[in-house]
Amino acid sequence: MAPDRNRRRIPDATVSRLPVYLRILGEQADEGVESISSEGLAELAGVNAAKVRKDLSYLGSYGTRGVGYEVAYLVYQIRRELGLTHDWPVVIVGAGNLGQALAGYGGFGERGFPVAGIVDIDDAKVGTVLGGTRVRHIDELPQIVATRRVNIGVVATPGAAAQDAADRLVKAGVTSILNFAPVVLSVPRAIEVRKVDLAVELQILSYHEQRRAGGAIHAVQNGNGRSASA
Amino acid sequence: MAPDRNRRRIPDATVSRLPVYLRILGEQADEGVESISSEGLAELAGVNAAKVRKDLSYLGSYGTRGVGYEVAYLVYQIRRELGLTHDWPVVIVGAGNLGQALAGYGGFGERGFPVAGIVDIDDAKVGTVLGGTRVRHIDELPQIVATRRVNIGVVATPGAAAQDAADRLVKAGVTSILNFAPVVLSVPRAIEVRKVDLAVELQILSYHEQRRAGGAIHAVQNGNGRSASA
DNA sequence: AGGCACTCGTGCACACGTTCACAAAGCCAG
DNA sequence: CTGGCTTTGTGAACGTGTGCACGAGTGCCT
Ligand SMILES: NC(=O)c1ccc[n+]([C@@H]2O[C@H](COP(=O)([O-])OP(=O)(O)OC[C@H]3O[C@@H](n4cnc5c(N)ncnc54)[C@H](O)[C@@H]3O)[C@@H](O)[C@H]2O)c1
Ligand SMILES: NC(=O)c1ccc[n+]([C@@H]2O[C@H](COP(=O)([O-])OP(=O)(O)OC[C@H]3O[C@@H](n4cnc5c(N)ncnc54)[C@H](O)[C@@H]3O)[C@@H](O)[C@H]2O)c1
Repeated sequence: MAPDRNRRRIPDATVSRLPVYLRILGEQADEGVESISSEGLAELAGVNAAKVRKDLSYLGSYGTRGVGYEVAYLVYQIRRELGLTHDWPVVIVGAGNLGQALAGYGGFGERGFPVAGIVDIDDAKVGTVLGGTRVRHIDELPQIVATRRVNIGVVATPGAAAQDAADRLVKAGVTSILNFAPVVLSVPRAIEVRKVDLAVELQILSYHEQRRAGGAIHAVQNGNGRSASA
Repeated sequence: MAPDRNRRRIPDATVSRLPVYLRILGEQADEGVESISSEGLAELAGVNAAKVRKDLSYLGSYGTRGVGYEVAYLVYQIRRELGLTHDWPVVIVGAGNLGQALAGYGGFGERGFPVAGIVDIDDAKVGTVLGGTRVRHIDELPQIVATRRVNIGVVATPGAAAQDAADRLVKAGVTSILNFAPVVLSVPRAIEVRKVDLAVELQILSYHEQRRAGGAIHAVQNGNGRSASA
């Protein structure tokens, strides 16, 4: 669209924080806040103010010195940068415990990721309705992806079936995958995969608990020194 | 226990990969594999072999040059380092869509994180049984945490209630929190918080999709050049 | 109009993480 | 016992991310 801008590459760390800023800015906008400083935003996001400024500077110079950032405009710019100016329909593979929770979760569509379809390999699941969407057979996946122009797939099958699910998604034309199965997926280089692994998160917490117990017990629970943490 | 060793601090990046190695090693052990090289493990984990060696070197020198690592022994060492030598009961706050999926998910207890209890503020939910556990009222949280010696809490309430849930968990004595609500929790410094945010993950994928579309269309789907990605 | 208070944008130094490259160490064959 | 092959463990170079510090704009008040 614009003549020249656009070949900036935004650091991964920044990309992962932009959605957080975006949500906070949206909340602020709802509360009628029109302008916010990097310090204010940093406080709400639980990060350093300099980091906020540097992150936002990758989008361009959209702040006003001495004043701060105009909330509505910043929301617009972040949304544009994240590609949230239009919806991204997603397809969910696996209609078990997790697939049902995801399908029944409204916040999905609200945030621009409507569920274009849910598929399962189990005929017993096919035909049931979850969150307003009927479960279809996995053989219909290519058709769903094609007709609904789906780019993002969600893998919510058991680990043993996750690679198969990913293969089918890729073959159907999906280019980004969100994987909930505790498995390292093997996909073509061009496909973007992100993994959400419950067990890993819990084990990281376990590590810190164990370490806490092992160290000297100067665990003086400082009950009010609060710190925001992402 | 041992006299001196133990005041090594393991880098965060390494801690977050150890659970992945652990799962893979477990699978290998089940298949009867007794020994594995850093290269083999790296392949399965989708990372660089040097990284595997450096990660494992933080645990000590448990490999044998010219041979590799003994799978069973390595499993033992990683489990010990992660504090997985005993169970860590968890308590889930919020018995909605997500809380139900978590409770109904067996892989939780299997991996050493049995569900010690689920609580909700809604009387309509209290008393129902999920995955073998009866939902109890949130006022019983302190008692559950105390009697079951729970250190880890899971927040699965709507965003608006997440801070309240976290406050109650902290007050009850929990020291680690896994937060599924799209909210930055404010907790005492001593409390470890990890966040799993669906919307953030999807928006990161969206960013890459958008970028893909914006760039020159040399998206020559190289259909076989496969790469494992965590 | 001038000065002042405020906040952005960014150069720089430092910390952390990744990858390469190679010596040291172990195994095995002859 | 020696030589050759394999694979670890780690120093060093490089890349990425973080946070400070401060110059440079901007708005407001007098
Ligand atoms: N439920 C949770 O809270 C939870 C938490 C963390 C991780 N996970 C992970 O999420 C995944 C799903 O968990 P779940 O509890 O929903 O499991 P589930 O067994 O309840 O559901 C899995 C569904 O996938 C379907 N399926 C199996 N093979 C398939 C295939 N090849 N193609 C399409 N569909 C297929 C099954 O028919 C079933 O309906 C698992 O990998 C699990 O480890 C789940
Ligand atoms: N369902 C999903 O797939 C999904 C996906 C991503 C994120 N999330 C997030 O997970 C959280 C839960 O989602 P959900 O779909 O289960 O919501 P839900 O509305 O189905 O369930 C929330 C539950 O929390 C209970 N609750 C409310 N306030 C409480 C309080 N103060 N103390 C204790 N319990 C309280 C409610 O009674 C309800 O049972 C939300 O923050 C949501 O954004 C859910």
